[in-house]
Amino acid sequence: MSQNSEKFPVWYEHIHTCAQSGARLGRVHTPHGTFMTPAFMPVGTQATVKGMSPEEISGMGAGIMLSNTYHLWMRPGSDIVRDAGGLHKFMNWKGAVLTDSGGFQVFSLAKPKDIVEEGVHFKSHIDGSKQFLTPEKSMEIQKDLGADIIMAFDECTPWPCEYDYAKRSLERTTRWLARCIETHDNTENQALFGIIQGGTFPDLRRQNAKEITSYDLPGFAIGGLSVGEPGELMYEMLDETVPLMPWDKPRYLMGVGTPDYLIEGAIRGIDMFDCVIPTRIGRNGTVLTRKGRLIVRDAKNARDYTPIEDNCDCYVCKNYTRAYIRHLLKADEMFGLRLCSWHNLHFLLKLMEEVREAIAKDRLLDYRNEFFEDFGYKKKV
RNA sequence: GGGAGGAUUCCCGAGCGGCCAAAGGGAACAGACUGUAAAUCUGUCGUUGUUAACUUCGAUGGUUCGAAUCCAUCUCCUCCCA
Repeated sequence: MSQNSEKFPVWYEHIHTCAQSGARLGRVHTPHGTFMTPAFMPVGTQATVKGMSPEEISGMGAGIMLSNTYHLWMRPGSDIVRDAGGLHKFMNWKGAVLTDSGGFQVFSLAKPKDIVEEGVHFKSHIDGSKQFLTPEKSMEIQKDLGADIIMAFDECTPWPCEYDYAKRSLERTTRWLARCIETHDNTENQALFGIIQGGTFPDLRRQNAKEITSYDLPGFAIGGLSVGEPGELMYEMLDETVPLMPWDKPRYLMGVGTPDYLIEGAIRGIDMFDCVIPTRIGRNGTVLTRKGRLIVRDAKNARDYTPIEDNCDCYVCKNYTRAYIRHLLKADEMFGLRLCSWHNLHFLLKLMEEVREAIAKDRLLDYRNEFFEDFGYKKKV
């Protein structure tokens, strides 16, 4: 049993290291249950994974989901969630919850001059009102929301980005982390994760990884990747960063991703991932398959009476055809959006299950090769 | 029987002498989507040899340098009065 089990409300239990790849098979314990890692976390920005019920999500095997500080702060207000008894009760989700700090959203709403040492000035996307988010405020809101894992308030450095900007940004993010730690007082129930930035610069990544992980926190995340840079560059950054992260704590790669990134991330020692891809592209009529993405909405599926995937055991593939789903999408029926989201979520959760199985059998590299070659995945996944 | 209005590219619909292959919707087709301002956004949407040419705005004929736009006749539709 890890010594972190007594120190933090969320802790990592290591089970096995893949002899072939070095990937980790583990278990993360939280006040709201345990989930196996590497894990994919569905995103439920506004206290709901768009279109899906909590039962459906957990039924697919998800043990943890994301929600968002910024969105719930703006609407309905973090006090309402707090008074409801926290996010878990509010949305009737039995598993673990992780809230993002709001930094990712706020930076997209702010102008460069509105980003100051104290925090970020920005305008609400809902009513245009002027708002100000600081590390302290983010911690207060996340305390109200009551997630098991809360994230430090950081700047997700964009790509491409000048070295100097990435450096200044990361230094500020590091100072903000100290303020988050200072403010965070619900340490018995909520685990604060620090976030490593550094753009696509190896030395900055290494430097920041050391700085951030010097704080005794229950977990760490890698942010600012998968923001448009080439995949190879992201892998390179992971190779620079992950080895510097503590072995006995969960490692979370934020905002990732697509099937190929999930597998490559796991190979490089990542335990947790999240991404809006399955639900977003699902709502927009695209599904993930073993042979790449399929735009179900396209005319070629009009008379295709086969499931999205022949060998898929998800609810959607067992019961509905491409032709039917395409019809629903073309007719703007909400069930079509649900079915696509459903299949995509199942696809990624199942993928992670297979990744974990491959780690247990010391064959994750083989699995990766099979996935890419045998199943026809090329570059675009 | 008399009077009025109208027929526009797949559909609806703007245009009322040149800047019109013809606004804007819709449909259709294709693409994008990576810590969700996303059931969103982008592109194509008469034909071809596509920085251009050709055919098109109910039909035919006419006026004009030039017509979807003006005139005449015809066909069909809608409405009002008998």
